[in-house]
Amino acid sequence: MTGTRGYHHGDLRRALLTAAVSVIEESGPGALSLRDLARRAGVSHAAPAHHFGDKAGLLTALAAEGFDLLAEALGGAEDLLDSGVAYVDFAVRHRAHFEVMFRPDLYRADADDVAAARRRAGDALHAGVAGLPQGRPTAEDPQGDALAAWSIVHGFATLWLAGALPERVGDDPRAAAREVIRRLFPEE
Amino acid sequence: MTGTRGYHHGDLRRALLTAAVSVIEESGPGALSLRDLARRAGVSHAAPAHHFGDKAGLLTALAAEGFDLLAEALGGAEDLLDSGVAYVDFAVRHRAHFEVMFRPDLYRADADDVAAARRRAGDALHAGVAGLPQGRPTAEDPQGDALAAWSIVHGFATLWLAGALPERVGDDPRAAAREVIRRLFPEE
DNA sequence: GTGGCATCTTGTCAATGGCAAGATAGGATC
DNA sequence: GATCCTATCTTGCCATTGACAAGATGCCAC
Repeated sequence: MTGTRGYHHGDLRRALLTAAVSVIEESGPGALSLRDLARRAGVSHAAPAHHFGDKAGLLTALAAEGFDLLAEALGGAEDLLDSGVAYVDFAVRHRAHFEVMFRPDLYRADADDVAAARRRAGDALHAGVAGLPQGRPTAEDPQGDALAAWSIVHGFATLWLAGALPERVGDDPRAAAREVIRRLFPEE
Repeated sequence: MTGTRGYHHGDLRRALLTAAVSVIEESGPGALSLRDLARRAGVSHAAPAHHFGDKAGLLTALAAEGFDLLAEALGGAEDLLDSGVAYVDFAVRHRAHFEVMFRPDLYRADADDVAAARRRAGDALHAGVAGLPQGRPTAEDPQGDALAAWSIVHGFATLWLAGALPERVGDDPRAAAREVIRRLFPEE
């Protein structure tokens, strides 16, 4: 499929992004090297520059893709609990994307495609909070609810990925996340 | 003070750590260069290696110092709300330390001094949760409460530092954090 | 004052990011 | 079918960096 034969690669852009995900998942974004990605794809060391300009360009593309994947993952959620679990699940399953997305010093966060994708993900996140029951004590401030919900799932996901959580939390991020989110919205 | 005169620097180790904090606060850990730190301190490019071995060694020292500072900051808190606000306040005021602490791919997280400091910070964090009233619905699982509290303050702090929060949240991290934490433990 | 150790320097090497200039492929146009 | 044209990829190069080795210098104990 990838058509590695011949002078042209076939789909070098995708191959580089995929290789980048592998490297970041194994060793973090700091270990990323354009030349290493080029070697993995079997092309010359300067080939990546054509598709992404520079390293920040590649990570910008990765971040945009990540926000789109996140919006998609959140879109399938039924209620707020589902939505929160989906957020954590996304972070664990797309660890490389997630790590880059929230590290704006690594890429050009003001790029158009990233901003648009980020907005889509933000909308999907707020949609979950809109489904909360109205009798709640903080119902007059749904944006505060959204911020609290985002904070708790983002914090849990980040701590999970950093390996900072104690072993007793277990090895099932979805189940553990559910328990944590329940404490924020117990009436649901 | 720093006694820059003469062959010996005076306190090169401290000077390098301080310079590292400046660089990370401005441009993130990825922009850190041992040679740049050496230039800022007015020493040769190989001087840092004597004190820290390599780049990961310097960041290991920074992480250990960070966990100690965090333990100290949490120690002064009166109740759980105070403790949470102190966590966020620490992250904002010691942004560089915080960013390194939870990025284990940057340093040697299994180093003895880091592990000890991390334990001190964890104890200080759990001490806050122990002060919760007993009649709560989740009182039978204080460790779950601690995990939820840690998640929400860590998430808020991380999102704040990443610049991911909307402008409407304001520019006072302590006040905004208080509102978020209140939603997790409303009865307090 | 002498030996010993911590501290710092100079010199070097491989790897990296980024730029410039050139080569090749695959169409589009005539 | 010949020619142009553009996207794609290559080779070559340079400054910077991290890491290592070997040597120089200052300070302190004895």
